Amino acid sequence: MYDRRLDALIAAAETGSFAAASRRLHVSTPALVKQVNTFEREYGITVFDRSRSGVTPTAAGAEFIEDARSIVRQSNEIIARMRRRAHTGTPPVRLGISMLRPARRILDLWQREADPRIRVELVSMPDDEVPIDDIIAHLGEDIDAVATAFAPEHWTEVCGTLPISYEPLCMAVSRGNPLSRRPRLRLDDLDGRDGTRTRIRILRRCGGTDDIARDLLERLAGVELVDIDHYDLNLFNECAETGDLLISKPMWDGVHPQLVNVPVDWPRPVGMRYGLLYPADPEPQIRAFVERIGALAGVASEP
Amino acid sequence: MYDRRLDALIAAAETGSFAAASRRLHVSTPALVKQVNTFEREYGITVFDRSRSGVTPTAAGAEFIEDARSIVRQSNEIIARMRRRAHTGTPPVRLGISMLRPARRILDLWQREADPRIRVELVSMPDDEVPIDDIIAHLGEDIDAVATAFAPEHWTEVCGTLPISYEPLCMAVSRGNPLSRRPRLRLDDLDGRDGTRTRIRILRRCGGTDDIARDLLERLAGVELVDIDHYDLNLFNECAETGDLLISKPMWDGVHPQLVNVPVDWPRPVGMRYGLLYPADPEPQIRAFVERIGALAGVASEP
DNA sequence: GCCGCTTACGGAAAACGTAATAATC
DNA sequence: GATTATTACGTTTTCCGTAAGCGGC
Repeated sequence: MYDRRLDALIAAAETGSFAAASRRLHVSTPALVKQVNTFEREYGITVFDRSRSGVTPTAAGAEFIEDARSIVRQSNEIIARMRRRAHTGTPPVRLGISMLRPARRILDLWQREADPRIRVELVSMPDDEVPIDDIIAHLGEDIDAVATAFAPEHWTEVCGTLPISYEPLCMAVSRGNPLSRRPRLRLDDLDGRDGTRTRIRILRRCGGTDDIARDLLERLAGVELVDIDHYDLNLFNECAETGDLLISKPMWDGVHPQLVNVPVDWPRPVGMRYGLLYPADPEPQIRAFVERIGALAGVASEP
Repeated sequence: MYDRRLDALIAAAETGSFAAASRRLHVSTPALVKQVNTFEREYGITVFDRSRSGVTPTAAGAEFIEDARSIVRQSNEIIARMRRRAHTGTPPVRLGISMLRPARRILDLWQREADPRIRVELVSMPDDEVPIDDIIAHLGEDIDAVATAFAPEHWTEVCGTLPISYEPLCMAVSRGNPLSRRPRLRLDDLDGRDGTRTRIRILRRCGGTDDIARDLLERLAGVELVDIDHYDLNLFNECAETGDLLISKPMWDGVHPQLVNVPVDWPRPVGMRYGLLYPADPEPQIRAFVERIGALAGVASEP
């Protein structure tokens, strides 16, 4: 909105030093000096008297700095007004995020080419108390969209779905476990040796995709399956501490520093879709948001 | 002072077309479009609605354009004020210029690195009526400095001199004359053949440098010297029309489109100095101007 | 067919950072 | 010795123009 060199001039006037001003603005000193010099030469004015021990504004320069401050202030106000004007009447898209469902991939896509007409607001989701199903069932009330792994056929009646990638089930392994250094895991690798059974935590049977993995793992004598009700942060903490393995997904890479996700060579594809869940009857701005994300991800959105 | 992209935004709003705006601002259409796009994305706002047949400002965009106009107006006023403040109290340096004494070399040096504290004002000098000597004798009254060829020893008592280059006498030849295509001329080349004598116009003997050239040329039987009192535009016109040669100097390159200056291999150096003449007791700003020009030309100024 | 907006790509210009110099406290 | 302004130089980034594609009048 305004010439960036004004920042350099103002900082130099306030600090009385090109070096100090350059540090404040996080640029090198010669770069800032050049900004000031080119500015002065471009407009044929002298703002600063230089000396070996700093710089001081000229009499006229001091008044100029005041004017420059005014320009900067007004410019900021103008763009703030502009933003406000554009946003009045159009409510934001409230995107739910949490440690277990950080919408990182979605936000990466969004900030690559955001549509300025749509404002995205991040709202916190609990990872523990409220089951994710409840949140999804009430999309459009407090939260408009969530990014998660899901089975599309499960939600077609409840909400809209925008799958943007495939999310194969993998295994979260503690860094102390030699398995964590394998590039991939086969089922044989999971079978316990020497009488010790490998403990694997897995969602208890409830008709979802995880049941396929459970069927495959139950055939292994050296595997002890430990049922879990739902995923939460405490589950990751426990697995990190006990060394138990955990059925995981790529979207949870890096959730716990002690656990690494290792791909598993399942005999047949075992995985879910990853993408956005949004209200079955979305508001216009939500629909626009979903469509833009779909376009950026290179997929078509489904009603 | 302000972001140059504002000009693009305003022009686009006024013309209703990126293409028309680009023509007004003398840039290519894609360049202007990119300016608008990067601006909008940088601040996350939408100023224009695009269509295949032009662009129209958004409701909020139209108000933004008004604000932008205000910023541009204020910025211009601020730098104008700054200039006025800096100049009050310091009178300008009045540099005399005319067709025969265009201070081109001086102005090139000056605009390469002008001192913003010194304001240079160009004032017109007559080439015909008033002899240059009168102007030089009155330096500091209406005109503070002139750029011309001169013999330093002639003026040491009258005014200050700043020689910045050597100006060898050369020959102005009409383009129709085969001599005009020679890279250099020897005295033999000037000697007339077949009974026709080469007419050469030269300053009448008055104790100056030109007398040396006159001495050399008078020995040539095939040369007819035609005396002139002083140099003026009409003299160049006459030589162009009659085909007479004219003792000239490099500083007059391009004064008359029909005449070209060709260097002459004089048996011994025949030339003058080129530079600035200024008052013997110059005002501070004049002294500063002369010193700056001397520094830019790489010579030391002489009192 | 012409004129508008948009995208892609190559080259020119500007900006920056590092390093080195000189002067000051 | 530490800090300052300034210069020089190589590198990176930005900017612009040309060319081409695409859609509307």
